Amino acid sequence: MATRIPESEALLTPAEVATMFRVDPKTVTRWAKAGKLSAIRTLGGHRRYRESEVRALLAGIPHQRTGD
Amino acid sequence: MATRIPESEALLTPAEVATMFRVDPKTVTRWAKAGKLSAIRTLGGHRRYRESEVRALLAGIPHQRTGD
DNA sequence: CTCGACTGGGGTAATTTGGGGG
DNA sequence: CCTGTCCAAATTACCCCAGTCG
Repeated sequence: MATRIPESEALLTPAEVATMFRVDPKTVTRWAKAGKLSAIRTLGGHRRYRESEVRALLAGIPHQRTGD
Repeated sequence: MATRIPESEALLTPAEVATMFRVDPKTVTRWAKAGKLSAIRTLGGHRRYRESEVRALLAGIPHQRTGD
């Protein structure tokens, strides 16, 4: 076939996440700074969020715990 | 943007719902706490209400029955 | 390299939250 | 039983600008 991207997760822009939560993009950035959201930084410093992460948060799932 | 937003439901702020019902945002919060309204919480604790849900209630639809 | 649109950072006003009492 | 208002604290929204994205 063609481009088969393996270990790449669908990333969303701040505007995307902001729309899904009905908040301002700046607010999403605030969540990332607060550590409430996993943010991947581009080479320019911009943030990109994982779709799975956002959807999980929207579903009402608190924080991901890997055992305790 | 280029990315397409997945399944996202239009959400309304407490002020929006309050205006639509001609009540105070505090009252809308009570409905959410009473389970009369589906509320999605932001990562900051604020509530967001589904537009479809609110519109259905405004349309005169009572509560969701689970078989009758 | 240039272009339009979006993003990041800081600061301030508005909104929302929670509980108590009318 | 249901609703509107009080208080203080927390969170969110919008303003500016320059840099980055595609």
